[in-house]
Amino acid sequence: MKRLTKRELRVEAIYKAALKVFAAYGFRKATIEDIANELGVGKSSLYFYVRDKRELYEKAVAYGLTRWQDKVRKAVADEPDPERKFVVMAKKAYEHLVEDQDLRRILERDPSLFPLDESRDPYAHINRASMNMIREVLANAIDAGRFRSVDLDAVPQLLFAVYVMLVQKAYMFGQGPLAGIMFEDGLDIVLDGLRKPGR
Amino acid sequence: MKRLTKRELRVEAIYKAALKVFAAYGFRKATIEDIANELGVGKSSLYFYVRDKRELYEKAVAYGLTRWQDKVRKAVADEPDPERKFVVMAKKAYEHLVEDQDLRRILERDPSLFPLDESRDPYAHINRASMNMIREVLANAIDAGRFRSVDLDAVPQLLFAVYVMLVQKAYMFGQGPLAGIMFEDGLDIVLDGLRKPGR
DNA sequence: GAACAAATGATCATATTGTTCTATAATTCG
DNA sequence: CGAATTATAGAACAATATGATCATTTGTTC
Repeated sequence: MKRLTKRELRVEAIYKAALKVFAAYGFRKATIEDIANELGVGKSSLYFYVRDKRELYEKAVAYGLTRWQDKVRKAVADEPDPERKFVVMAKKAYEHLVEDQDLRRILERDPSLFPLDESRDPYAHINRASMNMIREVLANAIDAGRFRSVDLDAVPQLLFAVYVMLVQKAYMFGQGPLAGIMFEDGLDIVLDGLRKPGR
Repeated sequence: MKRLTKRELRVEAIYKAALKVFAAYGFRKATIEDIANELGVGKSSLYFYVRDKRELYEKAVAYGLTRWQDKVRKAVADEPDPERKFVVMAKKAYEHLVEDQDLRRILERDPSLFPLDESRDPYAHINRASMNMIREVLANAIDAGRFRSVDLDAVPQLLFAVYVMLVQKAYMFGQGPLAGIMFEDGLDIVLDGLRKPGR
């Protein structure tokens, strides 16, 4: 396992508290004091870690997104089969969001997290890394002759865009029991589209 | 059916919007402007209907509680059998809260809605009416020889208090599938306790 | 078209909130 | 230990948000 310094642990706790409060109230209604109270600390103390409210939000969200991404990346790395890598990637990404309700609610609330144009958003490198992961998984399965050859620039972007849209429109995470089924169905469709014919 | 004047319809719409916003944000974080926006109206317009924010809250909550109570009362009136009246009362009260998530969230948030002491709270007469309804249903079933004779002052208060506690502690409405089962079980226990032995 | 009902936008006082600053407390490290 | 650094607290302040008022306009009723 990885060793975290005291400082890193504290910063994590702060980001988690911030995510919880921002998820519950949204950026506007959430106050620095809410987050400070969540941590049992004076509000001025937070400015030791962060320049202002906006930066606290962005760093906390970046932390949440990175955790999500890391979890998926590790699961993908543990799976040897190229086609199953793709399935694992999709499933882990879904599973994590089901569990992490704070991150989920923030993604639902904040459409600017995945801007269509990449111009100067704070999460650009995280999103680019997600796209790269998708691209690598696809390339791997294509090399192995499992997926047909697709445009490795356009398709990862498309897949990512569809995924994000599902999250934001809350189709995926409605309270009904259809949520899981819809996800499985969608994954099947995408898999069929990618699979190399005649296998 | 009942005919409502334009004015009454407008007032209803305002209370519903208010309940929605207060339920989502709580009294403190909810603003008059939020509610006005929900209605697509300037915030000053609301002061035509209401003296201040607190009064808007109290009237909206009173409206929600009254609707809840009326629904239960009608269902009870439609059921002829004395013992089943009691069952219907409990079930309808439960059902309505499952459906009306705004009212439910407000009850969860605001413990002062059912003060243990009756001294000067705005909902005293509504709560008293609830207690009276319980008392009448009990008296009816006792007269018919279905329930054993119980203290008609203490028991309605107790039942009401238990019910309110369940709501506020959210035992009843947790997200798990146990919610409904727990309610049925609790109702059975109470029914057993009330039923006249030897029937 | 007079009389009333309803909504608006500007305005203002107050409360809330984000942020800064200085003083303490706690911890690290030589 | 004691100095240096890290972390927090609390007071203070400026900017903003918010609740509330009011004069005016728009819409409706009869």
